[in-house]
Amino acid sequence: MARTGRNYPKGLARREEILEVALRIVAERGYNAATIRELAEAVSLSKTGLLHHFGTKEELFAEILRRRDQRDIESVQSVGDARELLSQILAHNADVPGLVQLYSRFSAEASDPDHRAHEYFAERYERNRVDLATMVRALQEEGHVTPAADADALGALLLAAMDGLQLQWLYDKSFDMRRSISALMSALLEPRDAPEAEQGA
Amino acid sequence: MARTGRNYPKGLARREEILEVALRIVAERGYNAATIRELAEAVSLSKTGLLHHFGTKEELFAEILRRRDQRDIESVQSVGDARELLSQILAHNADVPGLVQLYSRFSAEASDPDHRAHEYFAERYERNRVDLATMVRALQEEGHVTPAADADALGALLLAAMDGLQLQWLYDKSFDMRRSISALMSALLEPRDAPEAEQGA
DNA sequence: GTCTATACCGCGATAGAC
DNA sequence: GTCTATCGCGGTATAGAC
Repeated sequence: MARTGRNYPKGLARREEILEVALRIVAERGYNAATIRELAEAVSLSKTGLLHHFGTKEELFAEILRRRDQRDIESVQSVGDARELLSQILAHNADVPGLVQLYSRFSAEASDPDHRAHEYFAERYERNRVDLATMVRALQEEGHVTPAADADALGALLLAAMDGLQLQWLYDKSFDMRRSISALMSALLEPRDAPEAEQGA
Repeated sequence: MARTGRNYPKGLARREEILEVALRIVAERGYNAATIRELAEAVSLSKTGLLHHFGTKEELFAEILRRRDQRDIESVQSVGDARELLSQILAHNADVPGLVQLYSRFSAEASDPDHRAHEYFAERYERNRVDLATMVRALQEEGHVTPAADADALGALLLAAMDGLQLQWLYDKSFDMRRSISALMSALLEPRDAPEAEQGA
């Protein structure tokens, strides 16, 4: 049902418009305000008219998050320094509180095995854990992180820290997420490779 | 409205019964199934009959989480080793997936400033950050953690890691939360004080 | 104080007409 | 591809019985 019209110009344009408006509404009025009725009204459609394009509310939100991930992955390519990678993602996310709220709430809701987006997040977590563990291993091979460290466990920890810090930030926008992730990276990286370890960077 | 009858035996007994049943339903059938109608039926009350005791669904859940916090705080007193503290909390939580699910989803929902439990969580995060930072400072004074570390930033990080690891665990119950928190503690603690640092503990 | 009945609102989703 | 109509559900508010 969500597949309808993905190959027709009119339908594609509508989908883009809906995704854009949905994100704007979440950002401006919060996740709760982003109901099907509200979104439909904002793009001058009926409820069912909107559902025609995405099938369910969950698929619509999942599509928004998929695109964010895609953007993050692309931006990651341009970041050479592993130390700065997570910090830069947090910095970018701090500019789009609506997306952060959507991600945090949606990922918590979808922890229910019956949720339509459950598999999406389960796979996303698994994949990100592997990717981050790979990053830790690379740092180990380069001598920046002690070989004694458990790379897999630290990969999962980095992912957990990102999620947890963003949740705290949602409760207090003055909370400095980057400072905490920076303190963590300082602890992980060998002193000899990061002698002048500041937090604010 | 939620204050009613907190001093009368019958009302007190009902409140206890409701809290107990609510937790059981969340554990057995998930957060989504824990609706007012469902809970009321389980304790043989009408919807409004149940609401009489807690005023709103949010207050009921907040009360459950307040009690968990209280238990955690008390159990903390008996744990001397800071290294084992968070690991033990995770171990205990792994025995009550319903509570973890309730906490994760409820805390994400309440990130909305208009949510009834928003202030509760905002204060809880602030307090826990301070407490964990204090713990880090104590470790610094004892020489277990380098004085160069940012205690406040690490306090927030530890809290974030706890939340994030539990969310990942909700998606994959075979995920080892303690292994990640243990790897983090190994990185934070000076090698000379934790020479035989295993992960599985 | 404890509790029931009722009536209401907004939500997501579906069926079927156009 | 879009609409109207309708459904079931969760949460809330009020009146009033015991």
